[in-house]
Amino acid sequence: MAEKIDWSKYVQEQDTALTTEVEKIDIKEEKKKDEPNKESAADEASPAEVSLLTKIIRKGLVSNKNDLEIQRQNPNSPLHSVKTFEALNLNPNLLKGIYDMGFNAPSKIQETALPTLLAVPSQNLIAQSQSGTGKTAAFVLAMLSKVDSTKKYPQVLCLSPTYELAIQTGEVAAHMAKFCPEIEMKYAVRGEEVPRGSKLTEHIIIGTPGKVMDWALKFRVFDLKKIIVFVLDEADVMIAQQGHQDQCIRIHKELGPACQMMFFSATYENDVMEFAQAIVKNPIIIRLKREEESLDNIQQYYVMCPTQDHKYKALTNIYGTVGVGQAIIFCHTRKTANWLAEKMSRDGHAVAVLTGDLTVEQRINVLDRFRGGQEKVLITTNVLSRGIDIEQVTIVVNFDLPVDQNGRADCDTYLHRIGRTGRFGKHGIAINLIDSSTKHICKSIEEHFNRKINFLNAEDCDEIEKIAA
DNA sequence: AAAAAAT
Repeated sequence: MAEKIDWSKYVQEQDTALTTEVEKIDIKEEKKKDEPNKESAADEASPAEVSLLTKIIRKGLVSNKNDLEIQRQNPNSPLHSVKTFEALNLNPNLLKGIYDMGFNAPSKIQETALPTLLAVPSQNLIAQSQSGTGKTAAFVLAMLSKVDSTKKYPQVLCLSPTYELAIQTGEVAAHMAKFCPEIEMKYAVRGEEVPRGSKLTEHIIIGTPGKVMDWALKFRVFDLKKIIVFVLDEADVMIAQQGHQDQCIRIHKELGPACQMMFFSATYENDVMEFAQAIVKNPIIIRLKREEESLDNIQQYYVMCPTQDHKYKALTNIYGTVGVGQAIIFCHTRKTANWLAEKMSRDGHAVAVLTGDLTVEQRINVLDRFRGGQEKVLITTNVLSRGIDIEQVTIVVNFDLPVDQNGRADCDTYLHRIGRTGRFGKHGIAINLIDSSTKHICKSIEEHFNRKINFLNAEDCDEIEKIAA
């Protein structure tokens, strides 16, 4: 993720890659072959043009007045905020769904983002807001409002980086649409199948990149050109992370020129934001300043653990203090996660483990059990670092600190991980287990966010309990 | 290193 993106080069590479792919697939549909490609090629600004445009915007239109930093590229576009959901003129059944979810008034990001998301004519948005501040509900509301349920084909596409997050977003959408039974949804994730040659009739597709690409570009069970709203959740990781980037950009490039883009994340590295601006036309941008990125309601600690045994001991002490809450423990590898889970289970601690080497059935099972409180502790990898919303999680433990391929601190992943607690203003605790070789990583995370990470003695259970209380 | 697509 920390890799520099040479996106100008990337955009060109994608062009040729896409062309060959389309030709291969469309071999029998000769007549259509040339048109769409010509269109998109002519439509696309050259990298130099985009770069220039981006620079102008960044120089000229940054406002520092509010704690949300908003860049306005199109002077005619609406940029006001709403204090109530009523002010949005929603379908009454949708409004009913929102209140049924327990929302009373829009959160800060919802106040600012919703007028833009619902604007007519449609307006692109790149938004940043801290974890647990209501981004999902914001774009789900927009997704549901923009659908024309009389048209029986997919019009809204939402991409998530993981299976779990796609399902969670779908569940939020299902709840919000509780009184709008005419709106239909389809998951495009592992384990879902569509008969070959058939066409999807659902209005909304929520999925992960691989399956969406399969369905849209290989089997053609729906038409990306007919998508009017494209949501990219965890957008920074989707456009910048090796493995997701390729698939997402490919899908993105097949969308029609009028498709509304909604990009959301809690983090955007500078060059990732630049890339996002290069692929989203005339966006309204909501961006946080560095000092606002981290949440003050999450207290951060580190524990010195000279050996793996010390780490384990510290963890069992923490385990004893979880109380009514729940804890998520992050490991760097699946192997460590599985090893740790097995060791804790053998020692009589009830723990759940979730990694990418489980089947999708197992994954949903484990998460459902944890959501239901069947286990107090969940051991996992970065698969659950982003987006997962479980209110009862009071403690996040980094058994291993998040690092990038070069072994340097992965500050964005750190922020996302600790953001699994402290949802919607609640208190949360993050505990980092470190040794002399990883202390500098902890230090650079501390400096990056300018937020104190305090020393904690893991033997002092009273201390931990006091914090947890 | 992990994730996402089946194979």
